Amino acid sequence: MTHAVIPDTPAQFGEEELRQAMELLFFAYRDFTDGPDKLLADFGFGRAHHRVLYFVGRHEGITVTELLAILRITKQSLNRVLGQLMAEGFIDQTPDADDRRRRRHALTSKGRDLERRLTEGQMAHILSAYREAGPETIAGFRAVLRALVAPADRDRFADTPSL
Amino acid sequence: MTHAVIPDTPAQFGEEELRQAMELLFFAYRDFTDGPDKLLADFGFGRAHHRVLYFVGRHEGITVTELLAILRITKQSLNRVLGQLMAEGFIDQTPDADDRRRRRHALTSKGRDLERRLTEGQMAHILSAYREAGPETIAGFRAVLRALVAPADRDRFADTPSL
DNA sequence: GCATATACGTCAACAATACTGACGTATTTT
DNA sequence: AAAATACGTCAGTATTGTTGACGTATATGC
Repeated sequence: MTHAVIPDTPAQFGEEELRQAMELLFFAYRDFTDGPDKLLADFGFGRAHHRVLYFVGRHEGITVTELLAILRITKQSLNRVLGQLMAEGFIDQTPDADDRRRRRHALTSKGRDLERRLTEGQMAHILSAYREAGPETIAGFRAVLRALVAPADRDRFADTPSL
Repeated sequence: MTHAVIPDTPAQFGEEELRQAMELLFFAYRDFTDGPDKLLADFGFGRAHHRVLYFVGRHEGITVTELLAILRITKQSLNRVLGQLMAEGFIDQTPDADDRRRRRHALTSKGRDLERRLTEGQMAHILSAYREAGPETIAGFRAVLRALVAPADRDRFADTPSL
């Protein structure tokens, strides 16, 4: 007796299904990102600033090299926005104690305020989708998205053991 | 006997879970989109061209207004890329039979070729994630992403009835 | 038939975000 | 002492997006 529940659809993802998945990513991302824009505009910032603010807040003490690995942009691009955020007092920088070439970054309280205001709307958006889709869908959501992420960054997310 | 399997976590999505969901979207989208860039560069095109090519291919006969609603960009932005794609013979345009103000767009065979080459890599990426995550995760993936999409565009995707 | 609305195109100026390439400095490692 | 690493910066460019203002063709409502 094979106990498994016909798990396979034996290579059976057709083009239509794959295109729908691509479009879901496109539309979901489009609608996920268009929230904070108005608030950002008040500060003369854009999405790039939000990303930096977010990841500095998320990983206190993060270095430039680590930010570059996450954002996958050039040092010059990062430096423009990071420089502005520091110049305007949203982020500060201190040399690492052990290796003074490295600079550790953290949000100031002003930075934390802005980060929170920006992120709140997006969290509400996710929460509403979670509620609407139902709790039993979340493991699948996480599992597929995690598998879409390059291996180097997967460890950021717990492996969903099963369903 | 309550037959349900403790479905609820009664409003119990903490900030950590929501932040992970946001980051999953960020990383997954980052890695989903960075495929076709080299090929596009060979033609002097960018991602905007890919999106137009994609949706014209997907919805043969699509009008400018419909494209604008999907892409959520300005007419001027769209026209730049759409104009290039038409000028270089990837898309063609014919007036609608009933309402000659509308222009219906379709891929030429040259356009179909390029669209396919661009999309193939992305479909392979999704397929590999589907395989890795397992077939039982797909309904959840679709349900949450669909709930993230603005109501106006949800009808593009079949409602996943349950799990 | 005439006024109005719709669909599309276009000119011009500008801003955000990314890129390449070349250098320079401070610090750590070998 | 030499080489590698971490970070910053100057200069030039491309893509993709924006606002605002007009113009034309076609369709619709009265």
